[in-house]
Amino acid sequence: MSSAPSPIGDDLVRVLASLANPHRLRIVAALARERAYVSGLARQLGISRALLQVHLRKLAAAGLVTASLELSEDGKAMNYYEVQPFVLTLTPEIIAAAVETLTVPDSAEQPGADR
Amino acid sequence: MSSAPSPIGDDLVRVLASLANPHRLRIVAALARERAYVSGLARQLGISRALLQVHLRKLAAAGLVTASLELSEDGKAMNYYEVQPFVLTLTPEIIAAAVETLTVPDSAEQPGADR
DNA sequence: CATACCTGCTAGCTTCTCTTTGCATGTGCG
DNA sequence: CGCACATGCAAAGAGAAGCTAGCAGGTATG
Repeated sequence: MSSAPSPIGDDLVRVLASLANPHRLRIVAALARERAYVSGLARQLGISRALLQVHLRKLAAAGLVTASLELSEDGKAMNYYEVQPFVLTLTPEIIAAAVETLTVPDSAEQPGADR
Repeated sequence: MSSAPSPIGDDLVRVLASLANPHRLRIVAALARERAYVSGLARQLGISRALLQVHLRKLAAAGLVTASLELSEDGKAMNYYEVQPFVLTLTPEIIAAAVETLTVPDSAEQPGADR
């Protein structure tokens, strides 16, 4: 998979929203150094597992992290997360281009239906 | 100045949060084409003035837009907004670096910045 | 078999964000 | 002078997001 070509409208909002949070920023930072499993990462970051789960899910929904369930040597099920390498560049012009593909929050959402 | 070299922790969160919203993305996009005054921009975007004000304030707080009060020919006070040209590049590594400068949300520490 | 790890989920509270509505102010024009 | 247009701010409700606490299940080790 490529490194985030240019997220279209809604995707951009989702990515930005997923990053606009101190905890999730820390999570990305931690995973950038090395992949980690949920419980270990929670301890490392000093937050609860439940909270970490929520944030991880949001990051995963934005496609920034991925999970892979693995079995440790001693039979424990470990869910390892890792960052998806990405390069996101934003300028007013790039944003202007992305906005063109924003879907309207109302009923119908046809790709390119207004203007 | 202020082409956002590499926003430190909290600034990054603020910038990301300010961009993580469809309305504000549209605002940036509109201002990227040309500067505009509040009422005119509100009509152009099809949103209420009050709502636009709030979003503009958030963008301004993040340093992405600036306002300049001007007097029109017919004496009306017009508040013109324009985007601040910026280039924001994000990668997991850059985020990891920014996280180092994140302030802890502990008890009191920010001088009068609480809502 | 109790303890210690690992995983996941949800109910419920709290807090923040978004949005509307309304008020207040100022200037120019018919 | 009232209408049209410009500015601003604040209260208040709805909704989304954040967080905690608790439950349930799995496998290994003492």
